[in-house]
Amino acid sequence: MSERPTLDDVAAEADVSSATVSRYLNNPRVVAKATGEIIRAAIEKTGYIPNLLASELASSKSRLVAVLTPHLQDTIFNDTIEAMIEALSATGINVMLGLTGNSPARADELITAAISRRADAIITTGSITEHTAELVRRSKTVFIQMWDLPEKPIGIAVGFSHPAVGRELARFVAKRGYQCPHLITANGQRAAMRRDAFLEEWKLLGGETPTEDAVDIPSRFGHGRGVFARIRRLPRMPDVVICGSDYLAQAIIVEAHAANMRVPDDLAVIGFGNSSLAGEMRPTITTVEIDGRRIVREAITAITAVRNQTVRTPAERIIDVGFRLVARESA
Amino acid sequence: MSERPTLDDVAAEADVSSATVSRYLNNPRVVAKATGEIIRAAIEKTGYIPNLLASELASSKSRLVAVLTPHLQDTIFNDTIEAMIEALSATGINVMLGLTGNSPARADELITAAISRRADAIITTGSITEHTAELVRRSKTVFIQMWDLPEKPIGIAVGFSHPAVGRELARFVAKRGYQCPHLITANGQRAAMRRDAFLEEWKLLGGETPTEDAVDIPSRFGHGRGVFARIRRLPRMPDVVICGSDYLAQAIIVEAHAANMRVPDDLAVIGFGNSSLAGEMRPTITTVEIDGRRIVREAITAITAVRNQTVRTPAERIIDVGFRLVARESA
DNA sequence: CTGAAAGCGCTTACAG
DNA sequence: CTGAAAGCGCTTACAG
Repeated sequence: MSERPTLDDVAAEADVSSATVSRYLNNPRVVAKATGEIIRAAIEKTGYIPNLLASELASSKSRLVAVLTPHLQDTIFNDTIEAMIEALSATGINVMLGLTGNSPARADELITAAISRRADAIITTGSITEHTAELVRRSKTVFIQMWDLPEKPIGIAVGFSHPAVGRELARFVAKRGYQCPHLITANGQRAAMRRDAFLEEWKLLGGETPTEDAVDIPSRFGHGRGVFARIRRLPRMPDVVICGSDYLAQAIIVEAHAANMRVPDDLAVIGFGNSSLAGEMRPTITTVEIDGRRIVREAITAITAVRNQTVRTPAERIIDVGFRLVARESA
Repeated sequence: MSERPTLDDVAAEADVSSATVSRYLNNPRVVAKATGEIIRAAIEKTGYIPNLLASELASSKSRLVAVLTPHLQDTIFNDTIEAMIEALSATGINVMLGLTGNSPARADELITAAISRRADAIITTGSITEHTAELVRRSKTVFIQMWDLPEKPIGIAVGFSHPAVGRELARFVAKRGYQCPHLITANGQRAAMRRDAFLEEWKLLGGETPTEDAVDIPSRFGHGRGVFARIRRLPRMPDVVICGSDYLAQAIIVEAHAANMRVPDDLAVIGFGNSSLAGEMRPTITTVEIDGRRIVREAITAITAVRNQTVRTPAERIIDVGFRLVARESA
């Protein structure tokens, strides 16, 4: 028995052909029960671990899915990414995780790598260049875009309308009687879409032009101090701050408290994402909830459908999972 | 040109042998410049994307590293994981990310999968069963354990001494004059090691037996309310709370403020990990810093050494990166 | 239910 | 510097 036993070693040990061992591994029921037992023993004895590279090459089936996201932490879709990886793993799929860090070039590299590894599917939360989109189409890899509803999706888009979120926030703020909103927008086109829609709707509702600030993503706690310091320097103090993430909202609340302001009485704060801390913070944070589980479910469904040959080339389609404004104490 | 062009398609297009195309791809300098140009054009024209499965099978070299961690969020080594993935990606390595969720069985599955894919290395922050350890040894995969200093490492261990942290914390608490520490320990053996060492050292220093509480990991904000409620019900209010993470420390501070207590005057709080929020919170959080970058650096060094054939089978060794107690405002 | 054999798409000594 | 050919470790029609 060699260092790394192969299928042939097992076959020799069990005194059957390697084809039969392969069948036992992939489709046990087509192998006679007695034979199966012998093979099982041989596998145990040799300590055989299948070579997935060879298996995937021969079968042109992979059990790999690539998941791409800008960052791992401080990020709005962290929960969704984690749930996605867990759900994928539960079905025996391995996950190649790529961090694109807002760089389209990096995203392209990672997508090419995923195709090179013959990934079953590529799931991304970021954008993609036209050149890479073409590669994806040609490779016939299942392609899933999360957290967005692009006009013309490359494969399947599972997300929600960012402009709709912006408009809803504007209406909520108006309904609560706030007059001086301050917008904090993270960079990235999605945040920009929410912002633009907010401004438009706010104007329609007769509001004065809000003040604004921009922060880099990932936007957790780090930005809180600087952002709050800038707010205090504003000619007119806002009565509500609309943040690009719950983390930032939390940081603003902490800063407000440190400055002896009360939330929401002196300053209201709105987050985005409804991460677990939003419901646990003091005060609890008013925010926008996205149904991450549904996003995961839809993505998994699409992938398994293709793997089970139910569908060959998935039609391009858009799934809107919507969102929900969760009103809590902070605004 | 077929749907998925192969090396042969490129070779035909360029009118050279597939061996030459392969050489151009992997070691361009051994190919004549003019030939290289022709091949480059052929690759572009055909839209060729190499099949890494075939490449890795033939060369028995992989460009895949498996990274295993219990959870993606709310976790102490999140920063290290992200830095690790980024560093790996920068050297052209793809990352298979596995979430073990504190389940040894899951860890075993993922490690087996990594070996099946002929991963260059397996990097884990969790523990591993003896059975799997044996598989790893036989597979000769580079194995790196982070965040810990096991007595007999399977491969390379890069971490720090958890008992030493516990002792240092006890001495710090004593030196600051606190008398009633309350320990909040997350489950997991490492946290237990810190706890045990704290208790032992505290006793040596003549302190009374501290009160204690336990929480599940991942331990972010969610546990704050419950933990704080239990603290208030304690027969004697502690003067310092030693938390298993900065997140939990933050949550305790928020709860203390909500209860009109001042930190650290009425209640001091100590975190663990020195994540970015520790330095940004109000008050800033006293915590224990781990040099995640050094951990990443050591791991990458070990991996590249093996890939460059500098070392064949890496010797088992332990690298202690130490830690640093960062005294800030909260204690 | 099982085996012999071709093939998956590459790499790599071996020659030249 | 380049080509012909064997081989990496599997899978899968095709027979039987």
